[in-house]
Amino acid sequence: MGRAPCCDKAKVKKGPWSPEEDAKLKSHIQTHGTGGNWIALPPKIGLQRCGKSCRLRWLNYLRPNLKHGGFTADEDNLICTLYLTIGSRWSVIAAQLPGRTDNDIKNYWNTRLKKKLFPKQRIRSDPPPPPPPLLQESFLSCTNNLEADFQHHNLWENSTAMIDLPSQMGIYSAMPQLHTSLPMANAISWEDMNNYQPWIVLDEPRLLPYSQ
DNA sequence: AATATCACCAACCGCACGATA
DNA sequence: ATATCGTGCGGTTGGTGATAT
Repeated sequence: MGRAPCCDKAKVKKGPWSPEEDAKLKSHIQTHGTGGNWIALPPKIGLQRCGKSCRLRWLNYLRPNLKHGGFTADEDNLICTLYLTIGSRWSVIAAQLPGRTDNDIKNYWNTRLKKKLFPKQRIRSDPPPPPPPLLQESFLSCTNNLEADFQHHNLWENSTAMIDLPSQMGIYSAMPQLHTSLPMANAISWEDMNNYQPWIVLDEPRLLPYSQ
């Protein structure tokens, strides 16, 4: 048996919120709170919206002290670092960035940071040198995330994908206080990373395929 | 100028989980 | 023990404006 829908989809409004709807929701929550029940909230205040939609609108746009856009370099670095450490746990990442929402961060990652972190694929004609042992060991913790992103971009299919590891590691060197909190922090120097050629080490460890 | 493509982002969807009846 | 409910989360979609052809 499937799960019952949270509301009658035929009777709720979808799409962008109007200023009037925003005002109703904001005013009610600021004076009465959510009442601990989002589903019951919309009919109570005369909104033809799903409770989940109200919750999202409040959390992402109406609640106080939210920041939109204008991500700083420090925020960029923190998001990238946390993503490489814990993966796409946006709510956890958002908790480290006051005033930012998980949705904002997720969008920002998907539209900008991912491209920055995973630059366009490259084709190499010569075999890369073997990676330093410490590097193999140190990057095991983040390789699952990287692998997932490669798969997401279908980079496995053409076997030409290599990742520009030094440019990724630059995000750490720009933020030493985060660097020290990472598991690999004591195992490898930033000079090593910056001198290192494009490689990515997988769980075995093994190397991504590259074109000959 | 018209059309196609890209980039951005607000919002929706479905699933998992914990609480509760 | 189990069904149901509300909530939170991450993935995805679709609308819109900007840019390229």
